[in-house]
Amino acid sequence: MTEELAKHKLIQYIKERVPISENESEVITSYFELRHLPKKSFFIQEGQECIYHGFVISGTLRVFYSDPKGLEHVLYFGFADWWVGDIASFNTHEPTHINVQALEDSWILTFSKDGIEELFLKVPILERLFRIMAQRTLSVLQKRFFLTVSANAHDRYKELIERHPGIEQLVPQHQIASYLGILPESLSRMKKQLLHKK
Amino acid sequence: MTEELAKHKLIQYIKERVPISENESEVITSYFELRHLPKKSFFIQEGQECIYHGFVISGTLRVFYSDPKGLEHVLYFGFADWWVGDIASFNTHEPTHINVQALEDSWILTFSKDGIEELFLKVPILERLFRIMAQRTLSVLQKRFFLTVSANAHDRYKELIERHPGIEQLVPQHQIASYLGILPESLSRMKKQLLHKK
DNA sequence: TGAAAGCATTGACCTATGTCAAGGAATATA
DNA sequence: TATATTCCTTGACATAGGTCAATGCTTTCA
Repeated sequence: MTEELAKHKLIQYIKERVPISENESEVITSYFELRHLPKKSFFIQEGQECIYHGFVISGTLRVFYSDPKGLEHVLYFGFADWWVGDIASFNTHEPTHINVQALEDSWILTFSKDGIEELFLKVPILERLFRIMAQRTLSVLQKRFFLTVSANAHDRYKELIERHPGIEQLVPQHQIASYLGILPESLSRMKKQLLHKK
Repeated sequence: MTEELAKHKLIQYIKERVPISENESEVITSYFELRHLPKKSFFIQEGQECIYHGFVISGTLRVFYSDPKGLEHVLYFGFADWWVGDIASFNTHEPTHINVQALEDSWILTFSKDGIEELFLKVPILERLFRIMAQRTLSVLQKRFFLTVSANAHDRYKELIERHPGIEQLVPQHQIASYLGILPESLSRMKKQLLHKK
């Protein structure tokens, strides 16, 4: 992975969403830094102040929360073209409660809190991009929330598989259980039941 | 409630968040309309395309989702200074899945999809306001999600009461149960247990 | 290549919360 | 003020998913 290729991917992503000039592209990329995340390494860890945000170029990350009992709850998996970070901590400067970890060797482009504020002044249309992104993310999370409170684990599993075919090849099963909000034992039993029903 | 007072409240709200000129205030308020919602009436109903958004001036609303079994799940209660609407449907033009209903006589200021897009061009700093609002909402929903998946109904109830003292005087108990993701029977039993433990 | 660590599966049992049904209290409406 | 709704409580029972423990299968890495 080269810096140049990564930045090209970022600009592609942005150009599909808001119009920017060649000059603005230059300015934008100057605020991003390429970072390699070896498998199992953390981009963000709970307890830290989260002053960086990342745009996934390649690889797979998991974004999760460790509850007081020590159980981990996956909020989402980050693949190419996704953003990872904690907006809450990013804005309030308080320590974050989430973790972002690479499930395999990954590459991300990062920007800092101070950087993006400066960049918003230089390229104001990014304010629009980030509004739209936040609103999209909000819609997605709202849907996830409603599914979590209204459907059982069985149906949530089917929904995930349909929405994301092939995810079982990318992510270990206990991480999928964590995403679904159940224990690995329960997922294992569920899959057995599904086989018998067919 | 007068139109003038309502619009004054809106401008106050905005001025606490981003700088705007007197002239911009005028422009902004011209895009909003005051609307009275009698108790039990709906501002938004599932199945409709959701082209309006509302800013609550007074009263109490509930924002909820009806699942396929017919159970209702409250996403949040809207009090003064809150926004109500469905960003997903607002953006995609698809029919919304949520409902917004007045729990008591309420007043809201509404704006339309087309209106806000025009307004963003005239007062670009609103783009920033809406980005910040969307990001805040996202943080709040993320926290609610993690609480829902990691704490039992008992602890979720205590968290709600602490975060929102007096809510039990404002909202009927079965609505609170719906917010917590349990049935009214379960909440009733829980409260009995809490009394015995003291 | 072989030990260690991590992962998936299975079993027996447990618990929080749902389900269904009934009666009583509170609130709204005529 | 009477009556109809809606809301709250309680009971008996059901069930999805959690808990704990054991076993074998992979993957990792020295």
